[in-house]
Amino acid sequence: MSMRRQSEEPDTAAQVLDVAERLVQRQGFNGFSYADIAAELGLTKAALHYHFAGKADLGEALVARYAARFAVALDALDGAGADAPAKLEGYTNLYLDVLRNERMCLCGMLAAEFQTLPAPMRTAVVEFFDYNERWLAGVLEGGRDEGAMRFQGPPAERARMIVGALEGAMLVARTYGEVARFETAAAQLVHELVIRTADTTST
Amino acid sequence: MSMRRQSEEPDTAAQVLDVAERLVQRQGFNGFSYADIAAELGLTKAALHYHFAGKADLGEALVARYAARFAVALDALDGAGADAPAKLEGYTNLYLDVLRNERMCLCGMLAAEFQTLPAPMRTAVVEFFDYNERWLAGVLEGGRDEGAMRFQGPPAERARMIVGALEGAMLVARTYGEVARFETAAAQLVHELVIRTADTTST
DNA sequence: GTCTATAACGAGATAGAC
DNA sequence: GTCTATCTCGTTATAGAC
Repeated sequence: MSMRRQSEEPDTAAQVLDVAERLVQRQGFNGFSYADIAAELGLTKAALHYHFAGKADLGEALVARYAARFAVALDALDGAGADAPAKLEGYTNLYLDVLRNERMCLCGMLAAEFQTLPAPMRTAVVEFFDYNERWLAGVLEGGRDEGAMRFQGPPAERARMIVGALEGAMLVARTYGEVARFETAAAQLVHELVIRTADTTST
Repeated sequence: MSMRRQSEEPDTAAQVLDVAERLVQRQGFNGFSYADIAAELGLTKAALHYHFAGKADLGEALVARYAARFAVALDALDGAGADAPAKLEGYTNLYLDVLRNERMCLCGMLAAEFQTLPAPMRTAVVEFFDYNERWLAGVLEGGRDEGAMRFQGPPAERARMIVGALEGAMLVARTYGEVARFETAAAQLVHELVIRTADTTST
């Protein structure tokens, strides 16, 4: 059921989200306009308002889709049957992929603009961080139990520190246009708590 | 020479910078307008343009003053004759003071909006990070030499990671309105490399 | 130094035709 | 779904009086 069209599906709403997402991640929610999206897609502003009544609605949809995609990626890491250190590295690679596209984490960007965001967007941003921290805390706890990781304090606090550190590393690395800045920072955060055995990891 | 007025000095330019600084740190450079500042100071927008011809000029002055103030604070930490761990703690306290005022680091905020900033502001923001990283790298190197700190890799890389981590911790903590989130993150970053002896530090 | 007045533009948004 | 046309408001900025 419903496997229409082999190709060329317009799906304007999704295209709008794609363009808007990139604009927010690069310039911020207050740094782009409906006119920017319309121009890029060859539409009018009015057409955008058909799909997303207001900028606030667009923003909500943006965070929801981003969070959902992140959740899928984290599930994939869980499902791969990898050990805790591999999951942690996979997690940092999610951030790395974003940065390689010359973007900031969507929710990291929105965190900066937090005070100017409509309430529903604020809620969604906080939930994104909550979700990430919970997932990562689980990984850290598992890693500690497996004897593959060592760190002081509760897993939840360590998870919070790491999430914040990765967001900040992206933020600063982007101003230099140097992905390597993020990579060395992430490597330090990982190596700080992963117990190195024979060390089969790639450099 | 020039010690006029015991009190009540208008010094409008400085007042404008004060208000603008707070607005940028809370709402971003793209999140406030001349009208906001004018309203708060009981002036007109035109009066602001007399002191700062355009928003770009205001932005440059903002970063310059902020960086200068930070430089003074770091000099003070150096001059106090404290050891490396104390300097590091003093450094994290600079960030903590900002966060307690419900603000983001000015340059961390501008880093998020980097792509939309005029070139002179971009340059100044990068220089702020350069300066911070150099100073902190010096502290870390000194701490290692003193035998008070232990960490892997070059001090410069460690310094970069810490600066980014503190910026990110502020960014996220602010969305929760929980200063404690920053404090526990900063404590982890410090404890990770400070060699604890008798441990005279306060909790 | 600060004001009034206004220009010039871009933003988010809506009505109604196609 | 997308368009044209329009509205209203906010934004940066300037000219010129006081």
